[in-house]
Amino acid sequence: MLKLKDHELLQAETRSLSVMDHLRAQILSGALEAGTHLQEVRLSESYGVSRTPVRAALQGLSSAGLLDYEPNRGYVVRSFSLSELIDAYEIRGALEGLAARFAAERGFTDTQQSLIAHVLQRGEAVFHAHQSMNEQLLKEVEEINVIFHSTVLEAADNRLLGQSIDLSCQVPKVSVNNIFMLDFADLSERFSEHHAIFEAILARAAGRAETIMRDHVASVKYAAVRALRTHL
Amino acid sequence: MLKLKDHELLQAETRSLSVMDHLRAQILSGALEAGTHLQEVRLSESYGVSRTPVRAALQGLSSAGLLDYEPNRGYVVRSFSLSELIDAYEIRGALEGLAARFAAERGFTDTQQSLIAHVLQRGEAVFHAHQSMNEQLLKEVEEINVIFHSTVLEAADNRLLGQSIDLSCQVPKVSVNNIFMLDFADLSERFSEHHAIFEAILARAAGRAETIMRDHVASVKYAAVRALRTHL
DNA sequence: GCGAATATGATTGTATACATTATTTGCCCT
DNA sequence: AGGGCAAATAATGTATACAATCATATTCGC
Repeated sequence: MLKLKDHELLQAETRSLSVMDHLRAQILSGALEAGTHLQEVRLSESYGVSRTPVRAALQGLSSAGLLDYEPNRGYVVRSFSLSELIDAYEIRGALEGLAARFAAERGFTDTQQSLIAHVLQRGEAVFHAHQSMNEQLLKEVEEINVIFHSTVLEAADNRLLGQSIDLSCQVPKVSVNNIFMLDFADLSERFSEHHAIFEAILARAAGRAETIMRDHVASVKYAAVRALRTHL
Repeated sequence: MLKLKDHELLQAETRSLSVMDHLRAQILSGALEAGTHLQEVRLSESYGVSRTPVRAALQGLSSAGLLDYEPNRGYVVRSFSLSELIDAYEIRGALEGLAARFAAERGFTDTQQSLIAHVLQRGEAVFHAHQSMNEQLLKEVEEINVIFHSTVLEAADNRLLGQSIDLSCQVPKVSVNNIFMLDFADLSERFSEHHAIFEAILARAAGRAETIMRDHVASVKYAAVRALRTHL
């Protein structure tokens, strides 16, 4: 049985949000196993809050697709099959492809363009500094990766798209920052694709930007599947 | 000011779900204008329930993207610009395209195949019976349309995909059953595309199925944009 | 001994009272 | 008269008590 006592909540604007954030992290990290029945009183006791914010958190996570809900029966941590995980990458690829397309059609703002140019340059430096896999390199590249994708999404300028991508990123191991499973060669290759995407968007080549981005995510998918197949 | 008294709730499994269903319908139908601040006490009084189920409903609709939420400030009916609406079609197209791809890769079950074959045949009959736009024809085709798309989605067999498509369908006027804006020629043409999609899936031609489906939704988009441009 | 109906416990759904935060109003001061 | 502070008002956030539903165990009938 899982120990849930003495959780410390990073204080968000409300207790509901704090609990939600913590529970989400627990689920995505795998600390809460799939199939676990989350009981309101239990959680409220361990978090030291009443059932009300707990219920709110559970509802939110259920809407986000991380929990299954049945009326009068409560919430259960959802399980994701390997095929669902692979599909999630496919979906994220299609959506991020669309984001690249929109970005190309609409163009970057000056700040967005210089931000991406900056992180790509920073990436070059990092890859030259470290010639093999490395704790610090991974962390650096992870940050660069997040900034790149989120800036493209920002340039796409569409909330629904961001929301949809969020959904697919909340599938365990599909998130943008889950690149730990790539080896050095993969990482370097995936990074170089960012350059191609950036240039396609700058050239306002919408179709090309979409295709490259979609393939880019697909490449990460292949690496992830390889890693999961051997790791499990 | 909007009159909200004496709502009748179709009873769902819980009051929360009833309120959510009703509010969703009100928003999608446009009865609740964008920008409207939804106050909990007000709603609870008009629905004759306490604030608790109202809050639950508001949270759910917020997660679904229909309401904007800010802590300690409440919920506001979200507004959709024309460009967001157009993008939503694009997103739905990409996702439904993916659904067609998955369906082609995985194949129909016998019941799914015969169900679609049946509704397509039924559609043929309907189009032969009515040679022009018509109340009954519209209703019939609408039902056929919903069955077709939901069955393809079912064959795609992926919850995340369904969830994502749901998201884009909850943008006002983007839903699968919003085909009222098409004229007879459009309707007939769009319907014939269903045949092509069906055959591509049966032939297990994943790429072709995806392309046709995406174009199919794009065609609806063009018609919708035309209608909205002239209608507004 | 087996099955169905029922009683009991546990869990979720709802109502309501209270706490906290935001907004508004009006007063005071400059 | 205008700006800013402060009290009052109204909204949301939270806690808790109660009601309804579900799961389990027990008993009664056959």
